[in-house]
Amino acid sequence: MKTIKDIAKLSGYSIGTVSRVINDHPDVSEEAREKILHIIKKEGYQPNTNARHLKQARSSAITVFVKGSNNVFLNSVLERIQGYLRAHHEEAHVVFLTESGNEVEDALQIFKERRPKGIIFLGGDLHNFREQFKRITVPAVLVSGSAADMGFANLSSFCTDDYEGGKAAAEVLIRNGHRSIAVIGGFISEEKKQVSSNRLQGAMDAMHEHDIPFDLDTGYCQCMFSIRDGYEKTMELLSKRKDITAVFAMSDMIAVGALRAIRDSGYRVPEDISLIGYDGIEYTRYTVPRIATIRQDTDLLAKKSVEDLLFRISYEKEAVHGYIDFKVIDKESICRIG
Amino acid sequence: MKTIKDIAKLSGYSIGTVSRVINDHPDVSEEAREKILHIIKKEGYQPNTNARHLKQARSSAITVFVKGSNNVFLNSVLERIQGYLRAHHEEAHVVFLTESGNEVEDALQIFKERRPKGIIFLGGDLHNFREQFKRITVPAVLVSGSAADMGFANLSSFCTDDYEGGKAAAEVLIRNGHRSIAVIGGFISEEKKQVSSNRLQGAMDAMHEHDIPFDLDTGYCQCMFSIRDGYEKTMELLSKRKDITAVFAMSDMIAVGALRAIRDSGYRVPEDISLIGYDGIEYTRYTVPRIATIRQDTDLLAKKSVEDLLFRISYEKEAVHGYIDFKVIDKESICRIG
DNA sequence: CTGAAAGCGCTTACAG
DNA sequence: CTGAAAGCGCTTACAG
Repeated sequence: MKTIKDIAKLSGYSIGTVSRVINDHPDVSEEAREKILHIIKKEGYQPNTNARHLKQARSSAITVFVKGSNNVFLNSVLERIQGYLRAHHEEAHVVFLTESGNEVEDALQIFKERRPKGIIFLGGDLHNFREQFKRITVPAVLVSGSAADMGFANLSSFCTDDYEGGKAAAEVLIRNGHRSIAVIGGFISEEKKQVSSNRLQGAMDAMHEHDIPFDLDTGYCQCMFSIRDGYEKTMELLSKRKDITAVFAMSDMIAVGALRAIRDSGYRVPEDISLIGYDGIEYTRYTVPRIATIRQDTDLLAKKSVEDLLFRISYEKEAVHGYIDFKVIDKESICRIG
Repeated sequence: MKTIKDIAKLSGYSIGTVSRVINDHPDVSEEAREKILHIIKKEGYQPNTNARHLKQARSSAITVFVKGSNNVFLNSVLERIQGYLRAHHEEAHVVFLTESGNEVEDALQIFKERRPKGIIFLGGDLHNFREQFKRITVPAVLVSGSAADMGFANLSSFCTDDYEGGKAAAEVLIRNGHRSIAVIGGFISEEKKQVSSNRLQGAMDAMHEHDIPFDLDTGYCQCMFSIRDGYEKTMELLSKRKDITAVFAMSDMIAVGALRAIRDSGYRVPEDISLIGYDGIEYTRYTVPRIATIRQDTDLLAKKSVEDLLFRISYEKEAVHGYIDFKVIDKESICRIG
């Protein structure tokens, strides 16, 4: 492998000048720049990243933590984030965690070890952030979940307004005459403002406003954000509650499992039971029937997150918290009753 | 941030000894080891990875290239690879490429820049390997695709026997009386032995053995490995060929799109048209109807790949090429006719 | 078993 | 505009 020394020798300049050319410093003569650039290209020289980062005492990479490697929604945000980072010539380092892993603890480890210049969290448990995030000192962004209440100066967040999203989902069902609605979603902890808590609260408020009875114990089903668990929890639910006419699943993955479970329980979608999901992943457009959903704008989530992060890496600036609009996609999986 | 110097000072030993403790070298007294370990823990010291790698002139990371970030099959292999690497305390660096990107070119770039000690390719075009792989000098593994014929001493490969898999898929359809079969899959290039070419050849040979006519021009449909393209190409196909009674899709993603397309073309699955996919992704177990498929053993693919790679990183050894058994999953999407 | 020292490949004040 | 030199935080022969 060629090193900066070889390039210096070949070009007749010192390694200092070569370094300046590599890093686009202004104080280099046009002549030197051209000559050195030419040799770099000819020799296929690539600066050693480890050495660069060692000197700079930090890596130039941005680490992205993805909570749940099977989460299709987060994966599609990830794909776009990678695209935007690449467009800005930034290097991305992706780490996948299980849905139950502690992303902040892992981030801390990586932070100390690899010194990324910025961190993006795709999904995250606010509780973990409250406990440990303070030890992370580089700019970071939480996607899908609001960190507004935590007040970390270096943690921005972008997400859909989950309360309104949950409310909108329930309203679609209510508008179609449903009064016996079950909700399937994530873990509801004491920690308020979690994604699932917000969506549930929105749905409950919508039902309340329309005088629709809803009992948490029998009407809410806790579930992992996976197809399989969506299937199993829906099977259980339907075996107990024979009166259900509509299901709101807090993720499309859950909804896909629920769709099959409803059928395996002997019901038709939507004739017997209507179904609405959340996220707007591609699958929902190809199931039979297509699944109604609350579509999150993955592209905008990705774009805003990357832009904010890079901006804050370059300029000291306060973290911001933004809501990205969602869209109600009313599909074949919903049937008017009553 | 604490450095090795701080730990040396605090412990009363030299940085050399501290380094030996960190790297588990044998020549350290038990006393020194304990004392140093204790201080490292107490101070929360983390060695600087950049500095370590700089000295070692290579990174300790293993880079994984995933061709097609939306490819659910490759993602599930990736998930398991990450698990195995983690179990071996190896750091993984994941890079996603578009389906049409050149993974070897990107690998070359990363190889020169970050010096991974090993590379895993999830998916890959043999043509790219033939052209450029020779410049990569660390152990590597190609998953899903056989590199046996290329004879690179540092490139192992593990995959399903795609020829036999394709043949098995066609035979399921043939056994059920189908004689008018369409095949939908990837790009068929002059480069033989590609994944799609192999599956197609297997299917064609099966048909040939049973005297079933098959015309490449009208019977084979070229398609990206995505739901959307599976949908669109199947719509086109069915608008032209009214006689089709069975479809073999070379990936479950394609099959999922095809399932919806068949229905949107006015046919039922499986009463009018039978369908079989390839890969065995989770989703095929939850569609309506469930989709028959050739299930690849993602766990074993991941396990063998990681073990072989780590073995060859530690001991100079020739690359190996292995086939992993597949399993025919005969599901509701197939109907007996004739 | 331990320490002192060289050196990995870069960047960046500091001089000129 | 350019060069010589210090130093980033480690690892690893080399001596002892």
